[in-house]
Parts: sequence; C-alpha cells; structure tokens
Amino acid sequence: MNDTTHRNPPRMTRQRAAVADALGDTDEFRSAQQLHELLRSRGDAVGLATVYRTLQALAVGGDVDVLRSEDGESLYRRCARREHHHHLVCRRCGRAVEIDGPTVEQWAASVGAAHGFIDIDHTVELWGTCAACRADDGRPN
Amino acid sequence: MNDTTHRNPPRMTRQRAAVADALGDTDEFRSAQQLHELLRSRGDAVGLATVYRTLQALAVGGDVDVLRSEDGESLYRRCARREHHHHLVCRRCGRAVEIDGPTVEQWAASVGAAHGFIDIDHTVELWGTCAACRADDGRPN
DNA sequence: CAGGAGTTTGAGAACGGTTGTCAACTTGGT
DNA sequence: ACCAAGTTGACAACCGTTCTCAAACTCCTG
Repeated sequence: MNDTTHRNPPRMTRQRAAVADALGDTDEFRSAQQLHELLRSRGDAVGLATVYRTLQALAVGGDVDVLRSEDGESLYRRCARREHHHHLVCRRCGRAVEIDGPTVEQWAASVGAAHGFIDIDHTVELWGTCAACRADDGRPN
Repeated sequence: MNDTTHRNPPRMTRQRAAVADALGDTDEFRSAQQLHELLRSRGDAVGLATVYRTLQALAVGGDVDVLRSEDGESLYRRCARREHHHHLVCRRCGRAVEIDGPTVEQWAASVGAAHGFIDIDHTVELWGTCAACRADDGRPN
C-alpha cells in the first residue's frame, strides 16, 4: 500500500484553468516563461512557479506535448492527438505540425535489441523555418 | 573582408591536448563537468571554462559529437566516423553505439518541404539501458 | 635564444531556466 | 460555515553554461 492510495484528486483552480486556456489558444510551442508573460499581459497573472508546475502536470497526464528547443528550453503545446507522434517545428516562431515517423518506432526497437539495449526511447524532432517566418526575413523575433 | 581573414591558427596547449586525450579514452558520452573532474583526478587539471571552450571548438570542427541528455546537459564523445550519423545511448552510463537512420535524412527533407518549411534539421537519438547497466541493477550510478 | 604580438587560460562573477521553500490562501467535502 | 488537505507565489537556491579580464603562454621573428 503506497501513498497514491491516499492521494486526493487534483483541484480546479483559476490558475490551472488560465494555463490550460493559454495553451488552447495557439498551435505553437511556447516556453513556460512565454506563457507566464502572456497570462500576465492578459491581466490573468499566475505565479511563474505555478506555471511550471501546471505544465509539468499536464505533460505527465499526456495533455500537452513537451520538447526541448535547440538551446535547451522546454517548450509546451496542447496537441490534437494523444497517440504518439513527432513534430516539425519552426525554430523561429514555434509553429508546429504533427507528423508520424512511419517506421521509426519499430526501427528504434530493433536497433536497440540488436545491441542489447532495453527500455528504448527515442527522440525524433524536425526543426526548420516555416513559410511565414521565411517571409518576414531579417525581422527581429 | 571579414575578421576571419586575419585570424591566426589555433595554438596547441597542454589543456587542449589534455581534453582531447580524455575524450580519446572512452566510447562513452561525457559531460563537460565529468571530463573536468576526470582531468582533475588525473592530476592534469584544466579550468572548467577551458573544458567548455575546448569542447565547443572540437564540436564545431566536427571532431566530437554533441548531444543533449534527457535532462538537458550537453554530452560529448569522440566519434569514429565524421559522416552524419545517429546514436543509441545508454541513459545510465553514456555508452553509445553509432547507427545510421536509413531513410531518415530524405524523409526529414520531404516532410519539411511538404509543409513549406526550409532549412530542415533533425534530431534522432535513441536512449536505452545497455546490457552492462542492466546487469548491475539498482547500483547507484 | 630572446622579444613581443596576439592567443589562451582560469578563478570567480554573472546568467537563464528551472526547482525548492514555506507561510498564506483556496477548494471541496461535511 | 468549518476544516483538512491541496495549491499558490514571492523569493531563494540550484545547476549547467557563458562572460570577464588580468596573468600566463605560444610561436613567430630577428
């Protein structure tokens, strides 16, 4: 018998709703800090720590996808499908397209097995510059 | 005419040799801090900043491969081949096997093009637990 | 074998994203 | 309304990495 046996269900708070709502707005990957700022500017401020906590909770629950930007920041987005998939992400604006790596899954598993590795996990992400960002070229951000 | 025109060649120093040497020893991915500690324990100390600088230089020169661990740390290893390839890495000890993603390259390019993205880059890494680490199970580190 | 211009080093400060702390505040069941 | 337990947020702490800049070193030249 462990702790989870006695754990009460999560509560619905203004903050959680606000974060979830902010994510619902866009199809672009956003950092915790960006979301924090967005909420603040909306006049719907939520503490930074709370933003981080909420995003993590949503992530483990499978409600949002997380990925690491090329410089190590965690980016979040509410994804359409809950099944496993990958992303083609604009490194400039964060806009993303969901894609499936056709054979990637079994390829990963078989390569792993062939070398005696177990518990194989894989990261497959595509980075590029989207059409819109290509358009407004040297523009800052 | 830019600066590079006037830049002198890099110099060989004890520190650079030491870092390169430390990398030559192992087939495992190592963090900058691990290498720094390794050198120190060898009595061949090199400043941490220098370790970082040297690793970066080696990386841009294509002499070492870099990848990000699952928790965001940069890991370095001197790889056998200079051509593009991917890795199957033990998340416990860093031991790695070089692999090639058969069709990954062109798949990435075509998926990118199909969505109007340019300058496509891809990250494909496999994480698992190697046979040796599976053996000494609950052992710390 | 100096001399010296220009490169490299390293200790420590600074940085930026993220997590920990803990008293005050909510939420939801009764 | 009351209360036990979950949640919040301002702030400090953390951790990997980069910056700073005076001192040390390389290597070219005479």
